[in-house]
Amino acid sequence: MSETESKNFIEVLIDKDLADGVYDTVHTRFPPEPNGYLHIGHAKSILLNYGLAQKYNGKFNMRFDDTNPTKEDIEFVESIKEDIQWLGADWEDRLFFASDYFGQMYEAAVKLIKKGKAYVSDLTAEQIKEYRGSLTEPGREDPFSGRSVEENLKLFEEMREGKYADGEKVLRARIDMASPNMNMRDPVIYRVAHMTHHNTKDAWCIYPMYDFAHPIEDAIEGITHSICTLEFEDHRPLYDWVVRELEYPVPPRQIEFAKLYLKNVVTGKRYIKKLVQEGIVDGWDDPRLVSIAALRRRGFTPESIKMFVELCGVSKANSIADYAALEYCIREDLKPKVPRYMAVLDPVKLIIDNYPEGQTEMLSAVNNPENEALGSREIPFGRELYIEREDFMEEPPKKYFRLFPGNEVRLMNAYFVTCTGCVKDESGRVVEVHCTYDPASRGGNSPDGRKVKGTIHWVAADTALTAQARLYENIIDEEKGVYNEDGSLNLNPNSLTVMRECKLEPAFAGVKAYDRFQFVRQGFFCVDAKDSTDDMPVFNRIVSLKSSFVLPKQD
RNA sequence: AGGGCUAUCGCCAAGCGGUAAGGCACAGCACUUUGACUGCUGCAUUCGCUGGUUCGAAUCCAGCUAGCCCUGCCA
Repeated sequence: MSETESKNFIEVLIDKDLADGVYDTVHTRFPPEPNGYLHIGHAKSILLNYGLAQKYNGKFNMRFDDTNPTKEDIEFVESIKEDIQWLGADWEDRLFFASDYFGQMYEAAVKLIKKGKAYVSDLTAEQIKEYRGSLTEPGREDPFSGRSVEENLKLFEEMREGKYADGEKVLRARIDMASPNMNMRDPVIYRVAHMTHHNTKDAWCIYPMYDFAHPIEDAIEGITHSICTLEFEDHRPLYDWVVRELEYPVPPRQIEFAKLYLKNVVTGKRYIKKLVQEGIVDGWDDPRLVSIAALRRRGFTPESIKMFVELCGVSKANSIADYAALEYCIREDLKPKVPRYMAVLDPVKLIIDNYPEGQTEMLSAVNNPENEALGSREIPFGRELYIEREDFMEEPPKKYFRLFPGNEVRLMNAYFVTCTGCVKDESGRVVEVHCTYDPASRGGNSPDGRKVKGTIHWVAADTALTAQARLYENIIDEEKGVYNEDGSLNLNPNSLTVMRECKLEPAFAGVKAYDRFQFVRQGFFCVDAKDSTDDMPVFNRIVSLKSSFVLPKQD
C-alpha cells in the first residue's frame, strides 16, 4: 500500500482507535452461518476482514456462526472453508464455531438474569410480536417481566433441562419496550429448540439468538473490529448493550459497510433455488451464477476477485457494481499469466488453393508475447484450415480488416493469405472460403515489407481438436429475463446457453484442466474444468469478448 | 414516537471550509503478428433540492426530497 493511497472509512476508524489507545491491535473475523454457499458478496467481506488484519499486522479468525440448528448443515461448513482458502484468506489455527461457546453464553445469560437484565417470558411468539408495538407505537411491558431473579434463574435452568417445549418460554433482555429502535424492545436472547445441532448434537435444547451470541463470540475471541453489513446498523446499540452489561474488559466495536451487488446478476437465494429447481442452471456452481464456486468454475482467479473487491471499494452507500469491472479484473490478471492459444468458436473451412495437397508443416508460436517465460509451441499447418465464420465477409462493410474477396490478411503465426472467394450451399450459407498464400511470408511477415491490417486465428483442419463450447449469457439482462412485479423471475432459458462445436489447436491436448479460457479470440483460457475430458474438452465462454473482432458500427 | 443510514460523472469512489483524485465504461488518435494489449487525449464550472453562515461551502447550519434497512422465538 502506497502512502498516497486513500484509506477507506473503516481504516480511518481503525487508525483513530489505535491512536486513541482503544485497542492496541487489530483482530477481525469472518462469521458466516453455514446455511448456504458463499458468493461474490461474501468475498468482499472475507477479503476486507482478512486484508485489514494483514494491513495492520493483526489477526483474522474464521468462525461459523452456527447458533440456529434449524437452518444449518455440516455440508456447508466444508464448502465455505474450501472457498475461503481458495480466496487466499488464511485463518491459520483460528477456526472457531459459535456453538463451542454455548456454555459461556449460557453463563452470560445467567449473569444477565442475576443483574436483573433478563427475564423468562411465557408469551407466545404472536403475543411477543403484539406487545412489541409497531414502528410508530411503543411496545407494552411483558406481563412476565416482573419475575424475581430467583424465579428467572430457576425457569431458565428448566429451559436448559428440556422441561419446556419449543416456543413455550424464551429469555428476554430487559432494555426498553418504548425504544424507537425495535431491536431494543426487550429482545429475545434465548429460545427453546429441541433439535440436534450439527456440532453440539443433543447437548443443548436452548439456543442463543444472534444479537446476544455475536457480541459474546467477538469478545471471547478478542475481536477488536467486528465488521458486518449495513442492515445490522440498528443492532449496534444492542451489540454494545450486551458487551457492556457482560462487562468485557476490551469491548469489540461493530462497524457496518454496504454489501456488494452486481448488475445483471441474480443474487437472491430464493431465485437461485428456483433456477436450480427448474433446471435452468446446473446448480449452485453454475457458471452463470456468482457463487465463489461458480466463479472458480468459470475461470476467475482468486487474484482477479481480490482485485475486483478492491476496485469496488468500501463505503456505506448502497451500490451496484458493473459486471464490466469484474471482467476487467480477470483480463488484467490473466493477461501475463496464461498461454494464448488459438481457437475457432464458429468454424468455417479455409482452403489454401496454392498450398501443396497432403503437405503439412510445423510452425512456431510464442505462447504469450507479454511473457517470454511461457515459451513457445509448435503448431501444425496445412492446406485446409478452420477460421472463424465471422472472419470472412463476402461484402465487407467499411473498415472491415479481415477476409473478403481480394483482401490479404495474416494467419497468426503462419502466412499471409489473399482471399479469392467462397463456396456456398443451396441455402446460401458459406461452406468454404478460398485463398492463396504467400510462401515467402512464413512466420507472418512478408520479406518485401508489405503490411496487412488484419490478423486472424486459425486451426489446421485435420489436427484440430473438436470441442463442445457452451456459450453462456449472464442470467439477467434486459433481453434474457426480467423480474416480474410479484418478484418472480421470467426467463427465456433457451437464450441463456448455446452449445456449439468449436475447433481448438492441438496445444490444448496437453492441458489437463482447461481452467481458464476466458477470452478465446484473445488467446485467454476458460474451460469448464468440471466437464472437460482429455479427448473432449468443454469450455465456457461466458464473459463477452472485449470489443475485438466485433464489427464496426455502421454509420 | 417512529428510528437508523445513504445521496459527488453511465457504474464504483476520493474529498472532512480554500476553489471537484482515481478506476471501470465510453469516445478519438497512435502503435500493434490477437480490431486485444500498450501509450496519449477527451469525458462533473459542479457535488439530491432550497435557503442560510462565510472573503470563500461538496465540505458548516436549517428545511425539504429520494433511496435502503428495522415490528423473526433468522443471521
